[in-house]
Amino acid sequence: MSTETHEQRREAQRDLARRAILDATEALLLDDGFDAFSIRRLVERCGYAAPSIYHYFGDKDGLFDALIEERFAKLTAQLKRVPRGEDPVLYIRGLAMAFVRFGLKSPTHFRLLFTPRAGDETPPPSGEDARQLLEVALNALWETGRLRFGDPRTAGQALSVLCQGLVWSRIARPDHDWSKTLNEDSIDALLRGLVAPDDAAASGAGEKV
Amino acid sequence: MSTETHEQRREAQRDLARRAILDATEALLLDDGFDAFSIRRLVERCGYAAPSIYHYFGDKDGLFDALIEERFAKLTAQLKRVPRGEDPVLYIRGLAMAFVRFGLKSPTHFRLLFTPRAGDETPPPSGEDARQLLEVALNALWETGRLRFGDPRTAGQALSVLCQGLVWSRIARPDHDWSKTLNEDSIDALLRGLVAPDDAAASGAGEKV
DNA sequence: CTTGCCGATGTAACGGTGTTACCTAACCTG
DNA sequence: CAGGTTAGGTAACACCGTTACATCGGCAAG
Repeated sequence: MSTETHEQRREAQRDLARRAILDATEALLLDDGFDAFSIRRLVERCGYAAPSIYHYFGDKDGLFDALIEERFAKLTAQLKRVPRGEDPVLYIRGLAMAFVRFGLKSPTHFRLLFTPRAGDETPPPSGEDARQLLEVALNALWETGRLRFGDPRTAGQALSVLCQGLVWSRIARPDHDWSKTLNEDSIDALLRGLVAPDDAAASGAGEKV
Repeated sequence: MSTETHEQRREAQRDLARRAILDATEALLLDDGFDAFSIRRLVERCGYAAPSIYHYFGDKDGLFDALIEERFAKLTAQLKRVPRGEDPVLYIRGLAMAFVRFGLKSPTHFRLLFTPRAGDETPPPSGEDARQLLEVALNALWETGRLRFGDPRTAGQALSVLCQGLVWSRIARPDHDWSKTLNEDSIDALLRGLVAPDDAAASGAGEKV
């Protein structure tokens, strides 16, 4: 009994330390940018010594993974706040725009989430939730029969690829003279190409190839 | 006179050293990947000592920049080999596909060319040639009046953004279960959305709003 | 109460990185 | 032949991620 409360207390302490380290990581990342980050500067900032960080996160990548997990959760939350509405196309458009907004608002986070991991295997973090959101939206659209593809998965990948491209390109060349309407226009164009116009919906509604 | 030939000889020597270093850089990059690259391993491999590299290229970034310049030239050459044909839409499609093929064939190079530069200013290398190729193609399309946008620049950016997204996404998640037809399908979809169908060409041909 | 264990933390080091201060040797120019 | 410019090497600096090792703390069992 006293055992358990003690275990709990220790766990609380653990979480506290992890939180402090993660917060310092995030702050340092946002203040000085992705490339300026280093464990040693983190150590200076968070008060803990280096081995503590390795104790809790095992690795620099492990540390980043923990942060990535949190940020992906935030992204998913942000996407879930997009109103579903009636028109699945508009909903999908909303999701795409929200994703791009997220990426452009904090490029540092975006880079953290979407840079190719080095040589290590750990395939995806839990960014799957966000992806799944888009997937169900496209399945809904598919149900209406207005999708011009054999499968909604391809359409979803096309859209998410475009969105990632939008963010990446702007991060890579922030000073380029980007079209002001690029986000809306490109997403709308792709959607126009993916989705049959409304009046054609009825004709294609049943025949799933 | 003997002066000049000597200057030439020295320059030749210079170029020889630069070539050797650049070749070793490229080989090391291709053999061991982007993340495993280091000046010291390059030094081991190319025979020259570290200061020589700094003498010739000033910087690790300078070294990469020199390589980038060359690879961009190669990319542009590859794009120029795309047959122009009669239909500007098909030509543009060909350009896009060629770009994606280039990126997927050697992800290491693609990463070298398109990763966001660190904090340094040097905005773009000479990747402009490739971009310009797409630009003129879209201007040609614009001339036909089939473009659905106010300006061809936006359309070009949309397309290049999609292509970069295609490559980036696959590099970032090579093991993901990507749709086999994603490249063609997404490019075609975007083009469908950008371009009015052929029969509508005449009606919009003159009014460049 | 003592002994022992285990987890949290710190000190100091190891090997690797980009970079540079300094020296040397070669070469053309005067 | 003297002198400056240049290519090249040796050795160091400062930083990086990481880890052996020591220390201290608190709880459990004896």
